[in-house]
Amino acid sequence: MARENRTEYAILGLLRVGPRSGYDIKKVVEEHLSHFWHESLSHIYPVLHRLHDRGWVDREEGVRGGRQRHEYSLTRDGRDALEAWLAEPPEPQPPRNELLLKLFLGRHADPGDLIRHVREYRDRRRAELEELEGIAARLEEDATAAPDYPYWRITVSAGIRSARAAVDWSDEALEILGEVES
Amino acid sequence: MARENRTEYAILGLLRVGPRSGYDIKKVVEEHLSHFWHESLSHIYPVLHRLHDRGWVDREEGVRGGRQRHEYSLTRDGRDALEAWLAEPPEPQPPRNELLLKLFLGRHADPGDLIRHVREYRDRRRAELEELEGIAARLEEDATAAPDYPYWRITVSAGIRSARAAVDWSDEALEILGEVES
DNA sequence: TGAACCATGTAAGCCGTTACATGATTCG
DNA sequence: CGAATCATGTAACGGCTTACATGGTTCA
Repeated sequence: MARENRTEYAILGLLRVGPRSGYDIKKVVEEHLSHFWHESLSHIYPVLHRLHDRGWVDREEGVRGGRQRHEYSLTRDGRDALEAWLAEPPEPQPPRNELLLKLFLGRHADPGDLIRHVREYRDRRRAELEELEGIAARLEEDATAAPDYPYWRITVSAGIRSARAAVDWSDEALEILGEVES
Repeated sequence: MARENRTEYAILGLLRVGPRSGYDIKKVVEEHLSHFWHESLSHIYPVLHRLHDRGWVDREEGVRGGRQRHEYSLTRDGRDALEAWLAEPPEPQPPRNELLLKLFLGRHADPGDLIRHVREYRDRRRAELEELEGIAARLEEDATAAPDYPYWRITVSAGIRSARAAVDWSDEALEILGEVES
């Protein structure tokens, strides 16, 4: 089952909650899944068409505020496909970490550049960490009763732990690189 | 500078150390970069040809043990290109974590399946952690004097911290999922 | 002698991105 | 009135994977 289109299942998953337009899907991904998932709008539309052709989603053409708007909803087949996918173990993604590659080849680079790369990375991950901690706090405050709560908590925790490890590692790397430079 | 071929620079980087064949490159990636990088052999060959056409590598056709063998080495231009790439900040990869997506949609999945997914993941990351700790120990033992030592140490540490965080998170997730199930 | 490894490649094709194209509405 | 947002798409194409193809060598 390699080489499958993960966008299809991400879309199916979001439609599982309720009917949405392509534009909506993009916004949900950005607002709620952004720390572990990404979709580009131009890819969502053709996938939605394909899903429709396959009978996994229904399409309702409509208008909202004078603008055209196509709302998609899961069909029975779509729900089955989603559930089958959920039951399958996710296949591990082959890693490709550009920062680590550059660091691995660090001897042939300018130490100052490497330090800059790591600092940028650390700042990004630190910002992410703070954002996630805010999300976690809000989740604890007003969503503990939601049926999705345990699942959301798990994904937020993954982000927090990953970001924290990244920040700590960056500090260590910066220390080592500082010694190299001097 | 988006949409660039990272395989090109990975190859350039490995050739920086010394001349190698495509097959060699694949083996080096597997043996030394596997916890943060991946290349497939079928992709290496055409990229090598392209690099050759561009004048970034030289190609020496030869034979080793009766088998044909093409050895590539960096040209001056290739070295310059590599160094320019190393100086550029790595662009952050848009995240796509399938396991987290499935967990996020966990309410619509079978809890037992999710537990199995996380366990598999944890086992994989735990094995990785142990392997990396072994590598770290060996590095400390017999490579502290190598010029590459600080850089290798940094990348190994990244792997260890990431794997450790992943294992810890998995345990937490398993606990939460256990409560959900019962 | 057959499996594992060494060694190089081509072809097909999917996934996803970037760039391009269009047009309405809202709001400062 | 212009920028931001809502809203939907197509075209081109690059990156990488999978499958396929070939053939020599080593070693149990």
